[in-house]
Formats: sequence, C-alpha cells, structure tokens
Amino acid sequence: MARENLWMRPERPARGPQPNYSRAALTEAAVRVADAEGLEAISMRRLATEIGAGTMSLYRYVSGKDDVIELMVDAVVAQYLPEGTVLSGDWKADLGALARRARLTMLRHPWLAPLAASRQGASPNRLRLLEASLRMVDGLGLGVDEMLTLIGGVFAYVNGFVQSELAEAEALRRTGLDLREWTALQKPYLMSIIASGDHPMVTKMATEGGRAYGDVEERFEYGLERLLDGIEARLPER
Amino acid sequence: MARENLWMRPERPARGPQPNYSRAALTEAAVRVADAEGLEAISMRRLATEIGAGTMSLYRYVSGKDDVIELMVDAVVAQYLPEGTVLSGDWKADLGALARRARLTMLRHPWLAPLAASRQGASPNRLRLLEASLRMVDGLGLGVDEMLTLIGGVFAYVNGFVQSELAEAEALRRTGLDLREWTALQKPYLMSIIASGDHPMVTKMATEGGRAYGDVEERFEYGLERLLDGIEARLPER
DNA sequence: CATAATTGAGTACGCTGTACCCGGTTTCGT
DNA sequence: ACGAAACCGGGTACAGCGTACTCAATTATG
Repeated sequence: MARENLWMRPERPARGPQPNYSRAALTEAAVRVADAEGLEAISMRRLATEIGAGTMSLYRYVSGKDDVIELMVDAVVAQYLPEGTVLSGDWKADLGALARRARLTMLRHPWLAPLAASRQGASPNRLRLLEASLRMVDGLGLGVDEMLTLIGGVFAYVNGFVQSELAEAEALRRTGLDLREWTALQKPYLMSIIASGDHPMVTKMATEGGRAYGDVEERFEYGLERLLDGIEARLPER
Repeated sequence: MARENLWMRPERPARGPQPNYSRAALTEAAVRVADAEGLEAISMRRLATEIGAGTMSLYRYVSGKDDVIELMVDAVVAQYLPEGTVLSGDWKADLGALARRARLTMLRHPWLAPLAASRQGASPNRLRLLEASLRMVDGLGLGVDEMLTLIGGVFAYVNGFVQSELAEAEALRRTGLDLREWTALQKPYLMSIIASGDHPMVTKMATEGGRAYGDVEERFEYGLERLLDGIEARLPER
C-alpha cells in the first residue's frame, strides 16, 4: 500500500527493456473512452485493449486505477488555461474568463466536474492553474491566504454550478433512458405533488416557470457576476 | 429497463404476504454504513446482511442500487431544513441559514456532497427544500425563473465549497493513508516545484501561507456572504 | 558476459450488480 | 370455500471489476 507519488516517478527509468506504451497514450485513451461512454466505462481491461496492451501491463505505468483518474483530470484541466493565455490585469475579467473556460471544459468532458470538485492534490496542470489564478488576484492588497479564499470561492461556484447543470444528462446516462422516457417517469410524481397542494411555490414553478427556465449560460453568468461583484465590493481600498 | 418512479411505488401493495423489511430500514442501514465506512462500502450484499435479509430480497423494496442512493440522499437532505423551521422574512438570513445547515449536514455525511451536487431529480425532501427556498426569496420582485436562478447559484456555491473542503479527507480515505503519510508523499513533489522556480506564487503560498490557511468556516462564510451581497445589490428596487 | 532492473502479460481471487428462478404466503374474485 | 393472482424471501449464476502474484523476455550496467 506504500504508494509513491505519481508525479515524482520518472517516465523512463534506466535498466530494463524500453516500454511499448506510455502514460500519454494511456491518458489519451482514457479521456477518449470517458468522453464517449462515461466514466464508468473506464476499466483497466478496457483501457488495456484500447491501447493494445495486456491488462496487467498498465500497472507498469500507473500504480492503480486511481492514478489513471488523476492523469485524466490533470490532462484535461490544462484546457482551463490554454498555452499562451495573457492576463489583462483586470482581475474580474481574468478570473471570469478562467471560470468560463473551466465551465466549457467540463461541459466538453462531463466526467470531469465531479472529479475536479473533489480532488485537489498537487499535479502539474493544477499547479499551473493555481499559479495563474494567484497572479490574477495579486496586487489587490490581499494576503496569500485571502487570495486562496477568493479563488476557492469562485471555483466552488463553478464546480457546483456545472455539476447541477449536468445532473439531468447524468441521470439519463445512468438510467439509460432518453429524455422523453425520463420526463414521462417524473411527470406523474410531480403531478401528484401538485395535486396534494402542499407545495404551492413548486406548483407555481411547474406551471408558470419558463421551459428549461432561462438560458443556462445566463444563469451561470448571473451567479458568477454576482459573486465577483460581492467580492469586489469588499476588496481593501487602495 | 422500464424502471418505474421510486417515489410513486407505494410502500405496501395489496395482495401478497406482508414484508419483513422496509425501505426505511434499508435506508437507515445504508446511511449508517456510508457514514462509517464511506459510500464505496455500500453494496447490496452488505446492506442485505446488515438488515438480516437475503441479497436479492432488497430488490423487492428497491429497483436497484441507484434507488438506494436516491433514498439515502432524500433521507439525509431532510436535515437541511429541520421540521418546524420558521422563516424570518429576511431572505439573506433565511437562505444563509439554509446554506449553513446544508454544509453541516454534508460534513456529517461526507458521502452526500458529491451526490447532492449531481442529482436533482424530484424527491419528497428535495421538493420540501425547494418549496421552502422559493418561499424565502418570494416577494423580492423576482419571477419564478429568477428565483430558481438565485437559489441555484447559492446551492452551487455550497455544494462546490463543501466538496473541496472534503477533498483532502476523501483522498485519505481513498488511499487508506493517514495524514502524516499523505503529506510525506506530497511534500517532495511540492518541493521540486518550488525548486524549479516556475511557480513563484505557489512557492509564496507554500512558504508564507498560514497553516491550513485560515479557518474553513471563515472561508465558507466569506464566499457565501459575498455571493449574497452581490445578489442583493442587483435585486429590483421596491 | 553475468547480473540486476525493468517490461509484458497470463492466471487467479474476491469482490460487485442483478437476471432469473422457485417455493411459500396472503388476498381477491368467484 | 377455493383456485388464481399477486407478492415476498432468497438461492444460483453470470459477466465484469481491480489487482496481487508470478514468470519469461529484454536491456543497460558492472
């Protein structure tokens, strides 16, 4: 159980035969499969056949499935901050843009949101991201701890929002139903709630709420901007 | 695969012999096991032995493991809003209190946060919660859709924050390491990052950042209050 | 050139969720 | 009163999972 740190192990040691595969290939395959079929389609056997290796060979590159997940997250999180991104110096604009790219990345890789939300061990691209985020809010008169609190708050919102945004799609994938069947299943229950009369506000929502209530984009922006506004209002004056 | 809606199926049908067990007992056992040993300790076999039933008997009460999860979430989410909670009429105070109770509940049941964040199908207690939340922000001059956007934003923040708050503890459970071993594993990597000189802000953080950087409570409050402030500032004037 | 280190991969173990049965029990329709 | 229908408890079985262990083949080092 004495697992070594994934990011410390050199890709290529000295003595033995040269490897046929690579972490990069493994990561690429994992991301591809998860994108197409969801995170639960990822298995060591599946990944092995995907790259043409024997199952147990993967363990030469990675100390277990958890490392594969770690590699996937680190690989994809890089997209939050494309190479060559320059900072405008306007912290709200910079952090907002980062948040929006984070969201779009998670929408492209729907398996990412829950993982990103609940893992925060150090990894190359996560550290790159942290470095850039800290630079965005540097010079506002905040201490390092306060900067971390600020950034943490924004990412908390983004992660939480995207997860709930993806919740319905997730439910469809989990159950294997399509949207029509799904709503057909939920409707009678909601109807019974309405009929009971115990939930007037929910009833109002179900009857007069706009279909797919407002643009999702718009809702994301609303929360993000309110949060940034609220932060700005309490920044130390300079 | 034609799964019926969990919440529509009556607990007790008409014809057959009376059941030995119950959804309530199953739910109680599931929550207890997950609290003590984590969500991955939950298996149909384990739950069955826990309540003294045969494995397949559980399927008389529940259409699959996913229903068990649904029952667990619904049961625990009830604690967000204790029976008899009265609203003050101050939406910020009410919604803030709800957010704080939600966080405390998720800390008591660490398996809840990821589930709550990514499931939002209708269920009795979730609907009760939604009803109460809507009542909190009713009368502010917002339409139903705008109320939902507001509430959704706050819960996004809470869910995201608690997940990241629990991330370290989660990592320990996943790996089976204790905190000492874990940091001993992370440290050399962080050291190598610092030594590389490519991440000055991260270095600053690692060297002068307060240990466990500030009270977690304080960080939660900071983000929550900034978000509520920002929302308040843009409410329609009345 | 022997040796130590490393890779590739097969086999096997103990888990998992659940489809499919069957025998017993209770209630309903007649 | 009695067959039928509906339901409960649960055993068996299957496909799939992560990974510990093992061993032959390969390579750089002494």
